[in-house]
Amino acid sequence: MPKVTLPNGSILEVENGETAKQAAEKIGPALAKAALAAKINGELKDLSTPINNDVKIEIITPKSSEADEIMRHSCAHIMAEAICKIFPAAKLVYGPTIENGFYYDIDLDEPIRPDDFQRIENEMLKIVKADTPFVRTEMIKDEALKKLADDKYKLDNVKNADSNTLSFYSHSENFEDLCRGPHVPSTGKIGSFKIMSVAGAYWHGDATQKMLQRVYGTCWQTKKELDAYLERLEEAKKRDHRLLGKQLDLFSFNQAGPGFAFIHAKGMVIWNEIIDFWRSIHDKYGYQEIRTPIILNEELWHKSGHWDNYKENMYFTNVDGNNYAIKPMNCPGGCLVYKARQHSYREFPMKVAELGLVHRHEASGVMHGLFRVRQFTQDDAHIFCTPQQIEAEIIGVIELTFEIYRAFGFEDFHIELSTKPEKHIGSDEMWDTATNALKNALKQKNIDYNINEGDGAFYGPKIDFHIKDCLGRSWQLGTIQLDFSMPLRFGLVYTDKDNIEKTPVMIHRAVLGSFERFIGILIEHYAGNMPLWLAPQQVRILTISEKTNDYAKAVYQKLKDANLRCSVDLSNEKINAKIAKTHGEKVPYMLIVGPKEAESNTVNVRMAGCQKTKTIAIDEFLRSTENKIADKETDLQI
RNA sequence: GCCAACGUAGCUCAAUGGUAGAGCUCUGGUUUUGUAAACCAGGGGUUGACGGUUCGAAUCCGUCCGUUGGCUCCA
Repeated sequence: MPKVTLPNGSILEVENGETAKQAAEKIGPALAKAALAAKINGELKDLSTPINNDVKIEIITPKSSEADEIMRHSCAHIMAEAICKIFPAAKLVYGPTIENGFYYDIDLDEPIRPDDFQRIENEMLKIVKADTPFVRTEMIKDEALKKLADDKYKLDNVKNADSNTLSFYSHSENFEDLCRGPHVPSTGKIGSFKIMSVAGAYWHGDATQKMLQRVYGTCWQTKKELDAYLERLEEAKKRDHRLLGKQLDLFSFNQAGPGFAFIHAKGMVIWNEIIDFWRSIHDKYGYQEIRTPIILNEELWHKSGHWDNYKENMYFTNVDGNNYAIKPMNCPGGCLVYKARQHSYREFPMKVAELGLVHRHEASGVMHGLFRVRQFTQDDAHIFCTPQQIEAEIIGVIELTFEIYRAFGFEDFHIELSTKPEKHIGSDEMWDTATNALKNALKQKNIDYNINEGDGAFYGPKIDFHIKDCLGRSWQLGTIQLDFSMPLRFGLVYTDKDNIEKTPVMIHRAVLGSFERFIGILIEHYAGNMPLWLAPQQVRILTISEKTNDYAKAVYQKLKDANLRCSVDLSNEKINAKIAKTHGEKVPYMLIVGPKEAESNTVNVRMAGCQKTKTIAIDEFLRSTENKIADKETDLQI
């Protein structure tokens, strides 16, 4: 009799061939009722899996961390059946689970529209109500190939499977799908679900292949969890920088220039504050700053390799009969500045920063607020150094990067290392050396990272810093790219100790990546409530009535003299209206002044996000804000 | 670039083939206000653009532009 070891270490004996479900029944009827699947020797299996040997078993219930994924996968099958029933011409391709849900790729010429979601959901409900069992059938690869001979997509899936035994799952007479499993025991075990959206998706993620229809859904154990998830999405949407940018008058877009942001006066305040901070940090780390032209002769871009590798993304123009390009990157200009005079090893490492405005012609469908634009300002820098200095310099950049991110309250980001792409310049040996240098630096700093094979820049491997937006989409901020090629192409040299001219190594790096994107991420990170040092308006003075206008003006002048960004609301409104309006503009401090305050030379301070007010002397308020701004404090409490 | 949806006043949204409307914002006035929106009046539109169907189009059809959600691509 097989011995079954349970998670608590106890041993259960079962008859040979008894299923995981039967084992669960022996443990307890409540457990058996809740059971969705079983983890047998660490592998997730169906409850119907027979037990023939001594095994370790853990019964998966809705409370288990693995439960959602199994249920969502089963839900994808149920949705697939519902879609096939409504659209008999639908051919199923691939239906995995994803974070918070699942999708199914479907080949169908007739478009599935949002209007169809309700009908699909209704069909799904019928399937769930029928509570029919998920039945697994196994066969060897050859058999499966024969069975699926006229199904191009499933055949492809079988060919890509690494196991020689394949399985099919059926949960009703008319539906069967190739699938590894496991699944919940029956369709009734599905919780609350909702079809979210439909979008095009290329087969195999390859733009040359047919575009399929990808239907996205979400599924949760209970209605309550589903509602909470939908509520979370709604809340996240309120943080969307595109919405807040409009509401707070920070920036806008116009049909006149798709992908080109118009930064408004209030947005510019944030922009300039970031630049001031950025400059001070770069000065501390020994950087110089330069500025190079936006339009440069096309010849330069042939030399740099951009013509061959980046032409599709570049804008071109013609000046006096000569061809010019709008720069998509700052490096060639930086190389020309380097070449403007001779250099010695004594200058190295030479760190040259540039807030460079670059233009990249992105595909129309990828534009996204400030996160993906066609014109942006990179906080670029190029470090020229000797091969021996590479690792230390990369470590230096990582330290600088973390110092800047922390100042903005970012702790949660992930790092990726990208290696040699198909389209590249430079020898394999160069690429190996460069990639190893990056790996060593990360190892020395004890930093976890993912590897993106073949995702590097055409001139060298790179480390990227990524962060997530309010809806969980990941965006790249900083990047460190090693480059042995560009200095060669531009004939950059330095004179070494031995009086021989040698080629320097060039490290490209950006910390914020793009000012536009970074400001967008800041808006979402703070939900529009900028910390005091970044807030476009730091203080607004609100009068109770006209009677205190003069006092309010005097307070305003005092704050202005202290370099606070402030305004005064003398409008003919009630104080409640003034507060509500100022609140909507997310101004950190409101100073309310009426006869009481005017008499005692004080202000009544109302802090954003706090109903309680505090009456203090003007000088005390100034001292407090001065400190908070200097320390980049996010807590407004005085 | 590809698939789908959407585009009405500065903003958020109504109007399903028959006179384009509301709230907020804005302007003028009344009120002189004590902690999240007082009252009255007024201004504001070639309904994204162009073409078509129709006696008549915001509404139906076509093309283009833009936006949104994805895919491919990328900071």
